[in-house]
Amino acid sequence: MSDVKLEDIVSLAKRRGFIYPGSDVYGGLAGTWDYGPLGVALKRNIMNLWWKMFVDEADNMYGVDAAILMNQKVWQASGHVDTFTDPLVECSNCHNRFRADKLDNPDKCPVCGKEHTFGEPRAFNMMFKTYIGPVDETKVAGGATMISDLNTQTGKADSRITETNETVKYSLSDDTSLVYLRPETAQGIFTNFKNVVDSFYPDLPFGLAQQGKAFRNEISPRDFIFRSREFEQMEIEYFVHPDQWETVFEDWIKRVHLWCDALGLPAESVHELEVPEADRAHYSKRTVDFEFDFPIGREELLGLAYRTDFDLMNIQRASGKSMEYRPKDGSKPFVPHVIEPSFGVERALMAVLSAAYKEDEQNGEKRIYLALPAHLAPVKVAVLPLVKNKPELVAKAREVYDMLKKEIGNVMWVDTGNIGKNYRKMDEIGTPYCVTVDFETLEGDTAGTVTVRNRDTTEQTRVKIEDLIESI
RNA sequence: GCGGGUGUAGUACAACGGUUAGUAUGCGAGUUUUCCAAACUCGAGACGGGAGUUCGAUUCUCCCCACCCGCACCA
Repeated sequence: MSDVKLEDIVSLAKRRGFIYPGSDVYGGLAGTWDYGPLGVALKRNIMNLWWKMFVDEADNMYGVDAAILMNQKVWQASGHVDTFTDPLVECSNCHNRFRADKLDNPDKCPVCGKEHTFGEPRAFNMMFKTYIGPVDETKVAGGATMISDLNTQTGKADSRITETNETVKYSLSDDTSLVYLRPETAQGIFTNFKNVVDSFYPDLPFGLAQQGKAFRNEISPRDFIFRSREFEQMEIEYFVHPDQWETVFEDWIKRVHLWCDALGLPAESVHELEVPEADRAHYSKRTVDFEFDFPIGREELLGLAYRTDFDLMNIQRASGKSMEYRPKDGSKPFVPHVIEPSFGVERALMAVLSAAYKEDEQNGEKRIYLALPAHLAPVKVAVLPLVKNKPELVAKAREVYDMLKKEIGNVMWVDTGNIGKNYRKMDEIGTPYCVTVDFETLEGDTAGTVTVRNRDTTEQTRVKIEDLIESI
């Protein structure tokens, strides 16, 4: 358990422009979070680092980017539709849940035997729905409530309008169909397996990587960005010969640890959890969860699962198309098996913030700083004039700023308040280096030098302007 | 979804059935300032929404909305 309090991180995130509650001006929307200037920079740095490590610098790894809206058949084949569209009622006495349409006596609980303990039936489906095609709006006008269900026979959305207590049945236009926002990005990779193999001919083993949004209608999103209704995943499906999976799995465990190191997460805060069979998805023969000591406790940071050929076989069955891979050496074709490392962007971000959040004392006052790895920091260098009412000093600082901005990019100009205040401000957003232009920069033996302040130690060193880039 | 709690400025708090809703901090501008949240001046900024009671509601009542905490859920 981390000794950082989540509320401190939430407060800092909002105060300094990292992360805000979604739809904040209207009172919020549970389960959604918006990213401000610094948050988006940090998040992108994390995502770019991931892409660099797992795609650009890795062998046999390629990217894909599938659409968020996908054919319903994807979710029927994957099992998401069947498992999660049932109308369920819950017994208020024993809390068991039942299919409302399968009960012999709709007023009596078959487990505890109590009567009239059921609430309204609810569809326990975590997928968000929307429509493709025209919906006849005149039919739903007048404040009526439209309830739509998936008709798995026709693949169309059957809808009915409820007005007062009457139910009116009607059909949507023929080219209207219900679609889901993807609840995971993985299926977007599996559905493109055949396309990639046919058009790109990668050698097996190879991996397909994807980053993108996924949506789950969580009953109760909690714990800041840890569990939200809209979130971003970074997933890899690594395709292997079935005989290879065990060694490849072990290899991926090592690669995941390298990733955690690159995020600056202390090794002692990252834990492998061998998921026992009873808790694994039915298709998985091995799953290792990587947990992190978050402020909310030890929770899952990312998962590594051996999914066998479950997904490709489902697609093969549902689409009628072969998912076999034909080795170039002419050996026997086979449907590859899959190792899936699955990363949550927000969880990585929350882990990074938790690990980086530090407090210490400066002159008897509390100092808060984010000890972010320099390659993740939203602002890498800040340039500050020591005082702002000496034009020649400000002009020189501006010169240094322009030079660094051109070379490094994420450089910030800071000249409000006084120098100490600005250092504290930069500490809070995790800027690793502050470059200060002072009077010694302008004249004497020290002309052409500036001070570089280290965020973590607050120590300063004096360096020549031309050596600045190498020293940070 | 159930139970409980809470909604006043970016944040943390205050007050009040009745003039212009106050304080701190933060924020912006300026003066000043030769290295770690100094000082001074000025400025912007809030009663979640809707009904009701009342001469009058930010305050009381009800409804809605949102958030928080527990439980449950988490393929």
